Formats: sequence, structure tokens, C-alpha cells
Amino acid sequence: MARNVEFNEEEAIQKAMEVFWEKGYNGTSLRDLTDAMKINSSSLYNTIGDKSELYLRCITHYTDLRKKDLQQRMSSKKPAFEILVEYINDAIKVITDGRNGCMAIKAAFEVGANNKKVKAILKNDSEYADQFLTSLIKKAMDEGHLSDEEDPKLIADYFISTWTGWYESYIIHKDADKIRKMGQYFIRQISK
Amino acid sequence: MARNVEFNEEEAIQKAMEVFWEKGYNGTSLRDLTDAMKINSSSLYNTIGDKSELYLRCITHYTDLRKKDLQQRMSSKKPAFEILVEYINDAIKVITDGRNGCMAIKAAFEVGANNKKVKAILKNDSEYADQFLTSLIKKAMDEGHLSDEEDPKLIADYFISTWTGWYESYIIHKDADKIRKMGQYFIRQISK
DNA sequence: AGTTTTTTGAAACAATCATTTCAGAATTAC
DNA sequence: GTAATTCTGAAATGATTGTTTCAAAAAACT
Repeated sequence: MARNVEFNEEEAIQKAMEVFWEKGYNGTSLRDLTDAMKINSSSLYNTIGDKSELYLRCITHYTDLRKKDLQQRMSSKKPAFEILVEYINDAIKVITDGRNGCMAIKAAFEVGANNKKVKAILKNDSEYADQFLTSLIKKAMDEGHLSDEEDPKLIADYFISTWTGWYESYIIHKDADKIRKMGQYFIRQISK
Repeated sequence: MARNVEFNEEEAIQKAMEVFWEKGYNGTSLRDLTDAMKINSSSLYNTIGDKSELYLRCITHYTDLRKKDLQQRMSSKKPAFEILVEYINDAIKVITDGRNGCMAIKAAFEVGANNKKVKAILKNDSEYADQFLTSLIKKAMDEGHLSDEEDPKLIADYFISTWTGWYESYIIHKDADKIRKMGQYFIRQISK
């Protein structure tokens, strides 16, 4: 009957995500997007939709990638405490790699407050990470590697918050050592 | 010889700041600004300059306000630990008041990474807060109200980071109780 | 191969963007 | 009061914004 879409949608979303990630929603023009995606705007509007719909697809893609990472970590057979420390150290590495920071955090501050759909995606993402951490912390307590004085959920919430601040700190100070020290402090605190 | 500027520059900056605070740099148009400031764009360009210069004036104004608040707190005669706890609780109140969040944090994530001048202002602001907290924590340790096992500077850095995350958490979850619990946890941790 | 349906590319769209222009109003100094 | 100077308001600037249009090209089906 008819023709198929020529471009690879997932690749295009990936490219668009990278642009939004760097420049933010309002800082990105449609030309920026179509240039990166290597498609014409008519194709974009024909398949994905307008700028805001594309943006939603992009943060969804971003949070999906993160979800997959967490799932992989959960399937590990190592002691929970080890997985936890590894996760924290990897988080620090990502921050101090000096890339574009975390797209979800940037989105939260730029559009999250005024956009229900974006907020819902971010909330979902945050809750998934929260569950991952909570169950990990709980397991580490059961295995005797972590003090069980505090509520695992509270510590999970707390880590996620702290982690966000590390991104801001690194943007402003570019001091990787500062982040590492805070990471060590956090692990020290939850251990005792 | 000639005429004077008709509008009150400080009031105009204040109004512009509120708009930038809510909508961000890229989300704010020049019409938004001149409407709020109640001046013509020609007057704006004649006195303050273009959009980016106005923005710099606005975050400077914002950080100046914060500086004044810290100076007031420092002049208090109360025990350092008390000032510290008060500061933390006030911070939590501001967050859970549900306004526009913190302009400095929003600025850091939206433009800080790509704008040297903005970054410099934010760095200055952050260092001032850091010094305030560090000296306060140190004093509280000397006064025997705080464990002196850890480096005061580290705890100060750590609090600033955590605090940033509380803003994000509140944007996404609007859960004031969650923030309060994290605040209590923080105070508990540094006390023992 | 021919018909049908859909995608694509380039151009056009009105709206809005930040910024500038300039004549006239306003104010100061003499 | 007059002259000099600067500020203000409204309009115009060209560039860029997100989005749409439409003819031609491309594929899938019979």
C-alpha cells in the first residue's frame, strides 16, 4: 500500500535526547533537533509530533536507560553492601566525568515545576531508584553490613537528595575530590 | 543639563528577578521582563543593558539578599548549634513553602554549565554559604554540641549538597514530611 | 507494472524573539 | 525662559521561533 518511515526512530530519539540534555528544553530550537536527528521537520511532525512530545519521548528514553542499569545491578549475586558501594562510586564517577550532568535533574529544575507530564515521568523514575536503593539497604542491613538503626527508606531518600546536590556542586566548583570525600562520608555515616 | 532616569532601578531589578526566577533564562522573553519591570525596552537597553546583563544583575541581586540573611544569622549571640538548627529548619520551611525553589540552583542547572560569569557568581555565593556553615559547625564543635570526629568543612559541603537535593525532591514529590524527616536525620547524624 | 498511500524535502507560514531607531517629551542648568 | 541634553514611548528591525503546506519521490500492495 505505502511507504515506510525511512529513519530509525530510536536513533533519532537518542540524538534528540543528547541535544535536550545539553541545552535544556527552552534552550533547544527545532532546527537544533532536526539537525542532530538528521530528519526533516515534516517527518518529525508526521511521526513523533511536536517539540513537547519529542521532549517527553526523550526524558522517557533517558529514564528507561537508567531503569535498565538498575535492573542489571539488582540481578547481581554480590552482597548488597558491595552493590550499594559500587553504585555510589559509579554515580560519583559519572558526575566527575564532567559531562552534561543528569538530564532528569536538569529537567526537574527547568520544566518539572510547571509541567505535569514531565513531573510524572520524573516521579516514576525517582520512585524506581528509591525502591532499588531501599531494598538494597534493607538487604545490607539483614546481611549485617549496615547499621539497622535507621529506616532504609529514609536513607534511600537521603542518598538520592545528596546525589542531586553533588551534581550542582560539580557544575559550580568542578572539584572531583570534594565529591569523592562526600561519598566516603556518606558511606561512613550509614555504616556506623 | 539633562533629564534623570525615571524608574527605580532596584525595584525594576527585583521585578525582573522574580520573572527569571520563575521561568528561567531561556523561558523568559524580553516582553515578560519589560511588562514586569514596567519600563520600555529602550529604557532597559539605555540603562542596564541587554537580556544577559540584566540576568547577571538579577542573580547578583539574589545572592546579595542571601548574603544579608547569613550576615544577620552570624551576628546572633545564641549558641552555634542553635543557629545551625534554626538555619536548617528555616531552609526546610522555605523549600516546603512551595514557591519557586531556589533561583541559584535553577540557574546552576540551566545556564551555569555554559556561562562563566553566572558560574562565577554562583561559586562566590556557594563559598560564602560554605564559610558561614563551616565556622558555625566548628564553633558548635568547640562548644561541645556537635561531634568533632569529622571535618567541619566537609559537613558544610555535605549539607549544601543535601539541601539542593531537597529542592528537587520537593518539586517532584511535593512531600513536605519527607523533607522534614531528612532534615532531622541530618541533624541526628552530625550530632553523634 | 500500475495504483495507492505515505514519506520526504524545500519552502513558506505567522508569530515571536531580542534589539534598535528616532522623534518628541521631560528635565536640568544657565 | 531658553538651550542643551537625556530619557521615554511606539514602532520598526531582521532574525529566529515552532509549525504547516504541498508537490514530488518512494515504497508496498494487487
